[in-house]
Amino acid sequence: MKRPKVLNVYLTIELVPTAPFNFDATLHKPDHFPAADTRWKPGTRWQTMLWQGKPLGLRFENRGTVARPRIALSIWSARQLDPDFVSQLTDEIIYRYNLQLDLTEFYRRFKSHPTLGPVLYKWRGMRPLNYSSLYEYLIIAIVLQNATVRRSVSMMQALLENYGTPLSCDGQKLHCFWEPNVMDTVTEQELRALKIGYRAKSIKRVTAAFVDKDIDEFELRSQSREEQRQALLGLYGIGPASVGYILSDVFHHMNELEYISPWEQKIYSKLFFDTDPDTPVPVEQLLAYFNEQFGEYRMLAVHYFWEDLFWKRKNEHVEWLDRLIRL
DNA sequence: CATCAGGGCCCTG
DNA sequence: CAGGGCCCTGAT
Repeated sequence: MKRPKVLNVYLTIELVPTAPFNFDATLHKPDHFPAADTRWKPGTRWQTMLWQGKPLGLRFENRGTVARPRIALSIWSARQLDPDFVSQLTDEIIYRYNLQLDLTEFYRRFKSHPTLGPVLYKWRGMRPLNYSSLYEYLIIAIVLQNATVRRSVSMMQALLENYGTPLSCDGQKLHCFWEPNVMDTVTEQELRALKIGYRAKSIKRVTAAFVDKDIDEFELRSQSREEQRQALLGLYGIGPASVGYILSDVFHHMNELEYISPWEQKIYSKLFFDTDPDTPVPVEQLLAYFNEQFGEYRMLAVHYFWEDLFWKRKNEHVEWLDRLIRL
Protein backbone atom coordinates (compact mmCIF):
# COMPACT_ATOMS: atom_id res chain seq x y z
CA MET A 1 0.00 0.00 0.00
CA LYS A 2 1.42 3.32 -1.09
CA ARG A 3 1.87 6.00 1.51
CA PRO A 4 -0.64 8.81 1.09
CA LYS A 5 0.46 12.08 -0.41
CA VAL A 6 -0.16 14.75 2.19
CA LEU A 7 -1.86 17.89 0.95
CA ASN A 8 -1.50 20.61 3.54
CA VAL A 9 -1.86 23.82 1.58
CA TYR A 10 -5.42 24.97 1.21
CA LEU A 11 -7.58 27.88 0.28
CA THR A 12 -11.31 28.46 0.48
CA ILE A 13 -13.49 30.19 -2.04
CA GLU A 14 -17.20 30.85 -2.18
CA LEU A 15 -19.40 29.48 -4.95
CA VAL A 16 -22.86 30.87 -5.59
CA PRO A 17 -25.04 28.43 -7.55
CA THR A 18 -28.18 29.56 -9.33
CA ALA A 19 -31.19 29.38 -7.00
CA PRO A 20 -32.92 27.22 -6.11
CA PHE A 21 -30.13 24.85 -5.18
CA ASN A 22 -30.48 21.72 -3.05
CA PHE A 23 -27.00 21.04 -1.68
CA ASP A 24 -27.35 17.47 -0.43
CA ALA A 25 -29.51 16.16 -3.25
CA THR A 26 -26.98 17.54 -5.73
CA LEU A 27 -23.75 16.72 -3.91
CA HIS A 28 -24.83 13.23 -2.99
CA LYS A 29 -26.53 10.66 -5.20
CA PRO A 30 -27.67 7.63 -3.20
CA ASP A 31 -27.92 5.55 -6.38
CA HIS A 32 -24.17 5.89 -7.03
CA PHE A 33 -22.03 3.10 -5.64
CA PRO A 34 -19.59 4.21 -2.93
CA ALA A 35 -16.03 4.80 -4.17
CA ALA A 36 -12.75 5.64 -2.47
CA ASP A 37 -12.41 9.02 -4.18
CA THR A 38 -15.33 10.62 -2.39
CA ARG A 39 -17.17 10.87 0.92
CA TRP A 40 -20.36 12.57 1.98
CA LYS A 41 -22.23 13.54 5.10
CA PRO A 42 -25.15 15.96 5.23
CA GLY A 43 -23.85 19.42 4.36
CA THR A 44 -20.37 18.26 3.31
CA ARG A 45 -18.86 16.41 0.38
CA TRP A 46 -15.19 15.52 -0.02
CA GLN A 47 -13.93 14.70 -3.47
CA THR A 48 -10.51 14.14 -4.98
CA MET A 49 -9.78 15.70 -8.33
CA LEU A 50 -6.97 15.46 -10.83
CA TRP A 51 -6.74 18.78 -12.61
CA GLN A 52 -3.97 19.84 -14.99
CA GLY A 53 -1.77 17.11 -13.57
CA LYS A 54 -2.21 18.08 -9.91
CA PRO A 55 -3.98 15.80 -7.45
CA LEU A 56 -6.29 17.87 -5.27
CA GLY A 57 -8.63 17.39 -2.36
CA LEU A 58 -11.91 19.27 -2.46
CA ARG A 59 -14.36 19.93 0.33
CA PHE A 60 -17.78 21.37 -0.44
CA GLU A 61 -19.70 22.78 2.50
CA ASN A 62 -23.25 24.01 2.52
CA ARG A 63 -23.29 27.63 3.70
CA GLY A 64 -26.68 28.66 2.40
CA THR A 65 -30.26 27.62 1.84
CA VAL A 66 -32.22 26.33 -1.14
CA ALA A 67 -33.40 29.85 -1.90
CA ARG A 68 -30.09 31.60 -1.08
CA PRO A 69 -27.41 29.04 -1.90
CA ARG A 70 -23.77 29.43 -0.90
CA ILE A 71 -21.03 26.80 -1.06
CA ALA A 72 -17.69 27.10 0.71
CA LEU A 73 -15.24 25.21 -1.49
CA SER A 74 -11.89 24.38 0.10
CA ILE A 75 -9.10 23.16 -2.16
CA TRP A 76 -6.16 21.20 -0.73
CA SER A 77 -2.93 20.85 -2.69
CA ALA A 78 0.70 19.90 -2.20
CA ARG A 79 1.94 23.38 -3.06
CA GLN A 80 0.53 26.85 -3.33
CA LEU A 81 -1.74 27.22 -6.38
CA ASP A 82 -1.50 30.24 -8.62
CA PRO A 83 -4.62 32.34 -9.27
CA ASP A 84 -4.96 31.29 -12.92
CA PHE A 85 -5.01 27.64 -11.93
CA VAL A 86 -7.62 28.28 -9.25
CA SER A 87 -9.73 30.30 -11.66
CA GLN A 88 -9.74 27.60 -14.33
CA LEU A 89 -10.35 24.92 -11.73
CA THR A 90 -13.32 26.86 -10.40
CA ASP A 91 -14.82 27.20 -13.88
CA GLU A 92 -14.42 23.48 -14.38
CA ILE A 93 -16.14 22.66 -11.09
CA ILE A 94 -19.02 25.02 -11.91
CA TYR A 95 -19.44 23.22 -15.22
CA ARG A 96 -19.17 19.69 -13.87
CA TYR A 97 -21.44 20.30 -10.90
CA ASN A 98 -24.03 22.07 -13.05
CA LEU A 99 -24.03 25.04 -10.68
CA GLN A 100 -25.40 27.43 -13.30
CA LEU A 101 -28.32 25.28 -14.34
CA ASP A 102 -31.52 27.29 -14.70
CA LEU A 103 -34.46 25.20 -13.51
CA THR A 104 -37.14 27.89 -13.58
CA GLU A 105 -38.78 26.88 -16.87
CA PHE A 106 -38.77 23.21 -15.89
CA TYR A 107 -40.43 23.98 -12.56
CA ARG A 108 -42.92 26.38 -14.14
CA ARG A 109 -44.07 23.73 -16.58
CA PHE A 110 -44.31 20.80 -14.21
CA LYS A 111 -45.07 22.20 -10.77
CA SER A 112 -48.72 21.14 -11.14
CA HIS A 113 -48.03 17.80 -12.80
CA PRO A 114 -49.95 15.16 -10.79
CA THR A 115 -46.97 12.88 -10.10
CA LEU A 116 -43.91 15.00 -10.84
CA GLY A 117 -45.18 18.14 -9.09
CA PRO A 118 -44.87 16.78 -5.53
CA VAL A 119 -41.41 15.33 -6.28
CA LEU A 120 -40.20 18.70 -7.59
CA TYR A 121 -41.48 20.36 -4.44
CA LYS A 122 -39.66 17.84 -2.26
CA TRP A 123 -36.33 18.04 -4.09
CA ARG A 124 -36.44 21.64 -5.21
CA GLY A 125 -33.02 22.70 -6.43
CA MET A 126 -31.64 19.20 -7.09
CA ARG A 127 -29.73 18.79 -10.34
CA PRO A 128 -28.03 16.01 -12.28
CA LEU A 129 -24.29 16.29 -12.69
CA ASN A 130 -21.03 14.40 -12.80
CA TYR A 131 -18.22 14.79 -10.31
CA SER A 132 -15.46 13.49 -12.57
CA SER A 133 -13.79 14.02 -15.90
CA LEU A 134 -15.12 12.29 -18.99
CA TYR A 135 -12.25 9.80 -18.87
CA GLU A 136 -12.99 8.94 -15.26
CA TYR A 137 -16.71 8.59 -15.95
CA LEU A 138 -15.94 6.19 -18.80
CA ILE A 139 -13.92 4.00 -16.44
CA ILE A 140 -16.79 3.97 -13.96
CA ALA A 141 -19.21 3.08 -16.77
CA ILE A 142 -17.01 0.15 -17.82
CA VAL A 143 -16.79 -1.11 -14.27
CA LEU A 144 -20.59 -1.04 -14.01
CA GLN A 145 -21.15 -3.24 -17.02
CA ASN A 146 -22.61 -6.67 -16.52
CA ALA A 147 -21.69 -6.78 -12.86
CA THR A 148 -23.50 -6.61 -9.54
CA VAL A 149 -23.00 -3.49 -7.45
CA ARG A 150 -20.75 -5.27 -5.00
CA ARG A 151 -18.47 -6.38 -7.77
CA SER A 152 -18.37 -2.92 -9.35
CA VAL A 153 -17.32 -1.51 -5.98
CA SER A 154 -14.48 -4.01 -5.58
CA MET A 155 -13.22 -3.50 -9.14
CA MET A 156 -13.16 0.27 -8.71
CA GLN A 157 -11.42 -0.09 -5.35
CA ALA A 158 -8.74 -2.34 -6.84
CA LEU A 159 -8.14 0.08 -9.71
CA LEU A 160 -7.87 3.12 -7.45
CA GLU A 161 -5.57 1.34 -5.01
CA ASN A 162 -3.25 0.12 -7.75
CA TYR A 163 -3.12 3.07 -10.12
CA GLY A 164 -4.58 6.02 -8.24
CA THR A 165 -2.82 8.32 -5.80
CA PRO A 166 -3.74 8.04 -2.12
CA LEU A 167 -4.24 11.52 -0.67
CA SER A 168 -4.48 12.77 2.86
CA CYS A 169 -6.08 16.09 3.68
CA ASP A 170 -8.65 17.56 6.05
CA GLY A 171 -8.47 14.38 8.13
CA GLN A 172 -9.64 12.30 5.15
CA LYS A 173 -7.79 9.57 3.30
CA LEU A 174 -9.10 9.28 -0.25
CA HIS A 175 -7.75 8.02 -3.55
CA CYS A 176 -7.32 10.27 -6.54
CA PHE A 177 -7.80 8.97 -10.10
CA TRP A 178 -4.82 8.17 -12.31
CA GLU A 179 -3.73 9.99 -15.46
CA PRO A 180 -4.46 8.13 -18.70
CA ASN A 181 -0.66 8.03 -19.23
CA VAL A 182 -0.27 5.92 -16.10
CA MET A 183 -2.88 3.38 -17.17
CA ASP A 184 -1.42 3.31 -20.67
CA THR A 185 1.75 1.59 -19.41
CA VAL A 186 -0.18 -1.16 -17.61
CA THR A 187 -0.60 -4.45 -19.43
CA GLU A 188 -3.96 -6.07 -19.97
CA GLN A 189 -2.71 -9.14 -18.11
CA GLU A 190 -1.85 -7.04 -15.07
CA LEU A 191 -5.32 -5.51 -15.12
CA ARG A 192 -6.96 -8.89 -15.41
CA ALA A 193 -5.17 -9.97 -12.27
CA LEU A 194 -7.34 -7.43 -10.44
CA LYS A 195 -10.35 -9.58 -11.38
CA ILE A 196 -11.91 -7.06 -13.68
CA GLY A 197 -12.21 -9.69 -16.41
CA TYR A 198 -12.79 -8.74 -20.04
CA ARG A 199 -13.27 -5.10 -19.01
CA ALA A 200 -9.46 -4.85 -18.96
CA LYS A 201 -9.48 -4.62 -22.74
CA SER A 202 -12.06 -1.82 -22.71
CA ILE A 203 -10.11 0.16 -20.12
CA LYS A 204 -6.90 -0.20 -22.12
CA ARG A 205 -8.53 0.90 -25.37
CA VAL A 206 -10.46 3.81 -23.87
CA THR A 207 -7.26 4.94 -22.15
CA ALA A 208 -5.36 4.75 -25.45
CA ALA A 209 -7.99 6.95 -27.11
CA PHE A 210 -7.26 9.68 -24.55
CA VAL A 211 -3.48 9.28 -24.67
CA ASP A 212 -3.54 9.38 -28.48
CA LYS A 213 -5.88 12.38 -28.37
CA ASP A 214 -8.49 10.63 -30.48
CA ILE A 215 -11.01 12.07 -28.07
CA ASP A 216 -10.97 15.35 -26.17
CA GLU A 217 -13.52 16.22 -23.51
CA PHE A 218 -13.29 19.98 -24.01
CA GLU A 219 -13.68 19.77 -27.78
CA LEU A 220 -16.67 17.50 -27.36
CA ARG A 221 -18.40 20.02 -25.11
CA SER A 222 -18.78 22.41 -28.03
CA GLN A 223 -20.15 19.75 -30.37
CA SER A 224 -23.71 18.62 -30.94
CA ARG A 225 -25.30 15.84 -29.00
CA GLU A 226 -25.22 13.51 -31.99
CA GLU A 227 -21.55 14.23 -32.63
CA GLN A 228 -20.87 13.48 -28.99
CA ARG A 229 -22.89 10.27 -29.22
CA GLN A 230 -20.97 9.05 -32.26
CA ALA A 231 -17.60 9.86 -30.70
CA LEU A 232 -18.51 7.99 -27.52
CA LEU A 233 -20.00 4.96 -29.32
CA GLY A 234 -16.75 4.80 -31.27
CA LEU A 235 -14.89 3.93 -28.09
CA TYR A 236 -14.32 0.23 -27.60
CA GLY A 237 -16.47 -1.13 -24.79
CA ILE A 238 -18.79 1.86 -24.70
CA GLY A 239 -22.34 1.16 -25.86
CA PRO A 240 -25.77 2.78 -25.66
CA ALA A 241 -26.27 2.34 -21.91
CA SER A 242 -22.99 4.04 -21.00
CA VAL A 243 -23.48 6.74 -23.63
CA GLY A 244 -26.93 7.58 -22.28
CA TYR A 245 -25.51 8.24 -18.83
CA ILE A 246 -22.64 10.28 -20.23
CA LEU A 247 -24.76 12.49 -22.50
CA SER A 248 -27.01 13.41 -19.60
CA ASP A 249 -24.58 13.53 -16.67
CA VAL A 250 -21.36 14.68 -18.31
CA PHE A 251 -22.68 16.79 -21.17
CA HIS A 252 -25.87 17.92 -19.40
CA HIS A 253 -28.44 16.99 -22.04
CA MET A 254 -31.67 17.18 -20.06
CA ASN A 255 -33.70 15.39 -22.74
CA GLU A 256 -31.32 12.48 -23.35
CA LEU A 257 -33.33 9.33 -22.70
CA GLU A 258 -33.14 6.99 -25.66
CA TYR A 259 -32.18 3.75 -24.02
CA ILE A 260 -33.47 1.86 -20.99
CA SER A 261 -31.52 -1.15 -19.73
CA PRO A 262 -33.35 -4.21 -18.36
CA TRP A 263 -32.83 -3.43 -14.68
CA GLU A 264 -34.03 0.15 -15.16
CA GLN A 265 -37.00 -1.09 -17.16
CA LYS A 266 -38.14 -3.20 -14.20
CA ILE A 267 -37.80 -0.30 -11.79
CA TYR A 268 -39.57 2.19 -14.08
CA SER A 269 -42.37 -0.30 -14.67
CA LYS A 270 -43.02 -0.66 -10.97
CA LEU A 271 -42.54 3.05 -10.28
CA PHE A 272 -44.70 4.49 -13.05
CA PHE A 273 -47.16 1.67 -13.78
CA ASP A 274 -47.01 -0.42 -10.62
CA THR A 275 -46.50 -3.61 -12.62
CA ASP A 276 -44.86 -6.79 -11.46
CA PRO A 277 -41.09 -6.70 -12.20
CA ASP A 278 -41.41 -10.12 -13.86
CA THR A 279 -43.75 -8.66 -16.49
CA PRO A 280 -42.31 -5.20 -17.08
CA VAL A 281 -43.75 -2.59 -19.42
CA PRO A 282 -42.04 -2.73 -22.85
CA VAL A 283 -39.19 -0.24 -23.24
CA GLU A 284 -40.85 1.41 -26.25
CA GLN A 285 -43.93 2.09 -24.17
CA LEU A 286 -41.89 3.55 -21.30
CA LEU A 287 -40.00 5.84 -23.68
CA ALA A 288 -43.21 6.97 -25.32
CA TYR A 289 -44.71 7.71 -21.91
CA PHE A 290 -41.72 9.79 -20.77
CA ASN A 291 -41.68 11.65 -24.04
CA GLU A 292 -45.37 12.41 -23.96
CA GLN A 293 -45.39 13.44 -20.29
CA PHE A 294 -42.12 15.34 -20.01
CA GLY A 295 -41.00 16.13 -23.56
CA GLU A 296 -37.72 18.02 -23.72
CA TYR A 297 -37.26 17.56 -19.98
CA ARG A 298 -37.73 13.80 -19.89
CA MET A 299 -34.30 12.94 -18.54
CA LEU A 300 -34.46 15.65 -15.90
CA ALA A 301 -37.94 14.58 -14.87
CA VAL A 302 -36.99 10.91 -14.60
CA HIS A 303 -33.89 11.91 -12.62
CA TYR A 304 -36.16 13.49 -9.99
CA PHE A 305 -38.27 10.34 -9.67
CA TRP A 306 -35.21 8.12 -9.64
CA GLU A 307 -33.34 10.06 -6.96
CA ASP A 308 -36.50 10.35 -4.88
CA LEU A 309 -36.77 6.57 -4.95
CA PHE A 310 -33.13 6.02 -3.92
CA TRP A 311 -33.34 8.59 -1.11
CA LYS A 312 -36.36 6.66 0.14
CA ARG A 313 -34.36 3.48 -0.02
CA LYS A 314 -31.53 5.11 1.93
CA ASN A 315 -33.75 6.63 4.62
CA GLU A 316 -36.57 4.16 4.98
CA HIS A 317 -36.65 0.88 3.12
CA VAL A 318 -38.22 -0.07 -0.16
CA GLU A 319 -38.94 -3.77 -0.15
CA TRP A 320 -39.54 -4.29 -3.88
CA LEU A 321 -36.48 -2.24 -4.86
CA ASP A 322 -34.08 -4.31 -2.81
CA ARG A 323 -35.07 -7.35 -4.84
CA LEU A 324 -34.25 -5.54 -8.07
CA ILE A 325 -30.86 -4.29 -6.94
CA ARG A 326 -28.52 -7.18 -6.49
CA LEU A 327 -25.87 -6.16 -4.03
C1' DC B 1 -21.73 -29.80 -7.02
C1' DA B 2 -23.39 -27.15 -11.38
C1' DT B 3 -25.75 -23.39 -13.32
C1' DC B 4 -26.92 -18.68 -13.95
C1' DA B 5 -27.55 -13.77 -14.21
C1' DG B 6 -25.72 -9.49 -13.03
C1' DG B 7 -26.61 -1.49 -13.30
C1' DG B 8 -23.44 -4.40 -21.48
C1' DC B 9 -21.00 -4.73 -25.36
C1' DC B 10 -18.66 -6.88 -29.27
C1' DC B 11 -18.71 -9.93 -32.88
C1' DT B 12 -20.60 -13.21 -35.90
C1' DG B 13 -23.87 -15.27 -39.08
C1' DC C 1 -31.02 -7.99 -35.98
C1' DA C 2 -30.64 -12.06 -32.87
C1' DG C 3 -27.82 -14.57 -30.02
C1' DG C 4 -23.53 -16.44 -28.07
C1' DG C 5 -19.50 -15.35 -25.40
C1' DC C 6 -17.07 -12.86 -22.08
C1' DC C 7 -14.37 -12.46 -16.38
C1' DC C 8 -15.89 -13.22 -12.01
C1' DT C 9 -19.06 -13.76 -7.97
C1' DG C 10 -22.66 -14.98 -5.03
C1' DA C 11 -27.33 -16.85 -5.15
C1' DT C 12 -29.95 -20.87 -5.98
